[in-house]
Amino acid sequence: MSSARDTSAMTDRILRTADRLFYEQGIRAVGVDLVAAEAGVSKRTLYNHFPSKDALIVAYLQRRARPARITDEPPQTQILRLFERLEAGFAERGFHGCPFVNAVAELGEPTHPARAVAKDFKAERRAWFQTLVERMGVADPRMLATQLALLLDGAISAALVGGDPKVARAARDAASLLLTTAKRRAVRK
Amino acid sequence: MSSARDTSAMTDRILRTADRLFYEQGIRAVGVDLVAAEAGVSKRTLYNHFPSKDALIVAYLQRRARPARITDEPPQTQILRLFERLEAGFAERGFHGCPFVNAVAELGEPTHPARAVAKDFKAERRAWFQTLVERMGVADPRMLATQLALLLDGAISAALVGGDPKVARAARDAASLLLTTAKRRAVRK
DNA sequence: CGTTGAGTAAACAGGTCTGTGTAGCTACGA
DNA sequence: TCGTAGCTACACAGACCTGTTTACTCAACG
Repeated sequence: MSSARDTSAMTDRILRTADRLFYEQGIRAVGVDLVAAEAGVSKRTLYNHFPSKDALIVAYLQRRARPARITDEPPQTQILRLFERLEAGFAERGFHGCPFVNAVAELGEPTHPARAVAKDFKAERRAWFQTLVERMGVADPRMLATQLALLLDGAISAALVGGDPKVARAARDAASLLLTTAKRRAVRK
Repeated sequence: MSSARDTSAMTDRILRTADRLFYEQGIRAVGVDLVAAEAGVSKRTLYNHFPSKDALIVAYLQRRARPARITDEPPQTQILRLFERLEAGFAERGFHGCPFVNAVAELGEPTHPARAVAKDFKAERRAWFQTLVERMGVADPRMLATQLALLLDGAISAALVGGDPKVARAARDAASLLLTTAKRRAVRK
């Protein structure tokens, strides 16, 4: 059972609060005091669970970096479904762009450990695309995976700045075109 | 002649300094004191030229928002050249992503005037794409322009986080494919 | 039943931030 | 030549930041 004193539950509560505040208001805009107060936790407790704000930032990004799953469905289905789900996400109240891009933008120092977390996540997602398009037998899966990742990141940026969730459809259609073209070439080869 | 007392020259010096610091280190990471010191100007003078840091931020973004030009060259040439020039820009030492996306990410408040500047710039660049693809007589110029803008924004984000300027080539190739496909359909119609 | 681990509240240290106030210097125009 | 606009230097107010310290409370466990 997880009692009120459960350490991991406390950590999770702090982390979920930090996630919401960091993501919606920006990492630098949110102080440690606010995170502790919103989590209903004393500042001392927060510092007992995370040695510094930087460590909290890294944990926040790591928590966001859950890898996507690969199923037995057709690759095109899985990829296009990702794009189709974007629009609803963009329309959510708390949507504020890509947390990894935002973190890199906010943290000027190139040595900040958060940058590595962001880079790894983007690489992992690109690998997810690549694994799927490899199953399609396309000519250049690395290139196609990169291009699909570009469309995804571009849609997120455009939705953040432009505020119109419908850009997701343009991204989906472009992805569909890229996939169809690559597939046709693969079949004909 | 522009003397040392020339007001507009002073404004420009402050603004160029703010541009470099805000862009490379982040808006929130750079204080007004630093901008004044690096510009070789007293803080009092800075505040005589810009009423607040927010005003300086807005001026910084407005200065970045120079509209792209349209020439008589073939639309495809102009568009692809934009993508081809990306790689060199990504490889520059000071490259730090899209200043407009970064600003929106850093400034949590949705009412900040910088957001409007960013939104206008993105809309203007999308319009640049649209004007060009309309000349090609494609079926859906609005959609195609949005998709090209997505590829551009995606490439910038990917280059920022991933640190590899070569993503520009993937973006260029995807743009080329979108353009070619749309053109073929336009010709056949 | 007492020790202990983990929490709370609140003050504090030392730094940085935006923005203002004060006092004096300097170059230019009438 | 004198006034003044615009600059400099510097101190300051007041807020906020990260991180620590102090003193206290409370529940679990041997």
